[in-house]
Amino acid sequence: MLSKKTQYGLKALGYLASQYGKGPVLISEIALKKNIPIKFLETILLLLKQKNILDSKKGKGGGYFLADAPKKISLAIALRIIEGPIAMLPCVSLNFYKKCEDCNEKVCALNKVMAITRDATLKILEKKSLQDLIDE
Amino acid sequence: MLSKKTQYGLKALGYLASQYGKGPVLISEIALKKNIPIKFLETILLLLKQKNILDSKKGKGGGYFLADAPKKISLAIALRIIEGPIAMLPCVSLNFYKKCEDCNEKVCALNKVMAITRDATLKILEKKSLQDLIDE
DNA sequence: TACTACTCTACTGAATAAGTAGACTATTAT
DNA sequence: ATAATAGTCTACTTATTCAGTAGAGTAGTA
Repeated sequence: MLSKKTQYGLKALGYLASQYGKGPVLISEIALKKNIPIKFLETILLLLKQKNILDSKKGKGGGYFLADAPKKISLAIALRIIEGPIAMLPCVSLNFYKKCEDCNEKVCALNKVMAITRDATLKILEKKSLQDLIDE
Repeated sequence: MLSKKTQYGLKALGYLASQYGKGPVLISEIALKKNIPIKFLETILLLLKQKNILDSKKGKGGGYFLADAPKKISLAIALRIIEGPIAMLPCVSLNFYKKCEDCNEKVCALNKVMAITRDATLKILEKKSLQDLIDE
């Protein structure tokens, strides 16, 4: 299950996608519209900025905005930043790979099944973008 | 990511699948072959028994064994018992559904994307069985 | 009846999740 | 210049889950 942090992050990105091109959006506006605790949201947006998904402007008339067009940012990218690995096991993660102790991946059946699952998930999350997070 | 508990559980089920039809298997044997802390493994096997995936025999010559043929037990079933929900969000879980607060699912774009992801994952996990957890 | 092996309750330490508080810094409008 | 605004950053806190352990109890078998 995704953490609350990730849910909030994706909701916020969806809102920013819907406002793309309209200039900076206040944290407080995002928090209000998406029912997210504002201080918690701050830390999430800051993280996304540090990872170059978002950009911001300080001072009056400031706020956060997408660093690129919604279509250009995949959900896989966003998820990896906020939540971490997409795969179900470290030994099948592409971006957060970690070898299993005492387990030969060449022979491990669990590894094979989880790699297949990862591929199916990734196929979707890499195709879908922030554009797809805009509520109808 | 799956918890260690789930990893251990699936490994153990894979081993029991490989020994299916050969009578009860000692917890200590599973623990040894799969490098699982024995006391931790006990609790996992007990859970699986309570959920009717496993059966056991006490006393000398006792141990754990699959309650049904490996082919008959899907990974989706096993995962739901040990790990919990397969979906990424409660509001798209089929077996652990929980409504989002302040969020209309009819309109929520995140909900739609996650439902698609869930379907892709489930398509695999429901087709794969404990048979597929037997190491080559 | 002794031995074996599963059953169950209770506990522990460490890590992560979820969120809060408050000081600080940069920008803009007046 | 200087308020007022709005993001930045550090440092907590509290609760829950994770991962694992200890030990007594119960049931079945030779």
